[in-house]
Amino acid sequence: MSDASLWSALADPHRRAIVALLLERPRPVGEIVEACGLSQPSTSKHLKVLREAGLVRVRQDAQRRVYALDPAPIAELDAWLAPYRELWNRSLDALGRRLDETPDDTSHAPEEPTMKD
Amino acid sequence: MSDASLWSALADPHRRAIVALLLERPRPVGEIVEACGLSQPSTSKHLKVLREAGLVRVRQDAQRRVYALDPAPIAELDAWLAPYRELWNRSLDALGRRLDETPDDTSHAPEEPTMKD
DNA sequence: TGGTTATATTCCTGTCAAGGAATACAGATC
DNA sequence: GATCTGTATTCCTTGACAGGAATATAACCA
Repeated sequence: MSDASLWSALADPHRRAIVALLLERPRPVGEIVEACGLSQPSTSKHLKVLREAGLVRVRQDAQRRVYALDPAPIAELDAWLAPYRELWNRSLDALGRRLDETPDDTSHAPEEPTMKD
Repeated sequence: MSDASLWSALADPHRRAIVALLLERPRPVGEIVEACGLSQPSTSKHLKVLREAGLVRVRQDAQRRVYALDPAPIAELDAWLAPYRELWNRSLDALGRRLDETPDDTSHAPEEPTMKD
């Protein structure tokens, strides 16, 4: 469910920048506005998207709202990534010749040739 | 900046489905069309996006074009993820237990090729 | 209460991406 | 060359999203 919003939330470079800022430490909106060079409304809208994706959470501090990273969805991403990481490790193994078309890498791929049509 | 195109390429659920299909094995376009339930032109357009993001590569086989996953950009994603994974581990440590949510038993499988988000 | 600060929301507009239909293109076979 | 298959591309329409300006809301303070 949150998967779709998670990916699309992180698809925006500004939002990734915000997430990177929050990786260092939690920050109030004003600080994010200043650091990103976005307008305050725009920043608030991005923060809303990140909130709805579960990537950040808010703590109210007087009039300020301090945003902090919530790493749980990141773990989701990580889990999604896992099978691909394996493939990547295998292909690192089989490295040596990776020009754009090398049909002989099937000797290292465990399950390629079942391509009957 | 293949980074931007990488994220936006994966932001689309159909394209993630295609990528998941190609994780199993390389496939010609027709097979992807059938598996995803998209039209052929739409599928070709998605494949173009994935190609331009470096996520897939093509091998020509007679009239068919066989697409295969290229795991290198995935490694880029993984690198981006690394600092957050650290944060996640730290918070796991400090947390102990905050699992009132559904346990993510599907967390090790990539998305089903059937588009569900 | 009124004013000030900090943030969120609404309205509007331009841009961009997705999907469908039709078409173009490439390779194979005859 | 004619034609068939498989795939890519173009054109068009529609919907989603980003950003700016103005405004609303909430918390604090005098």
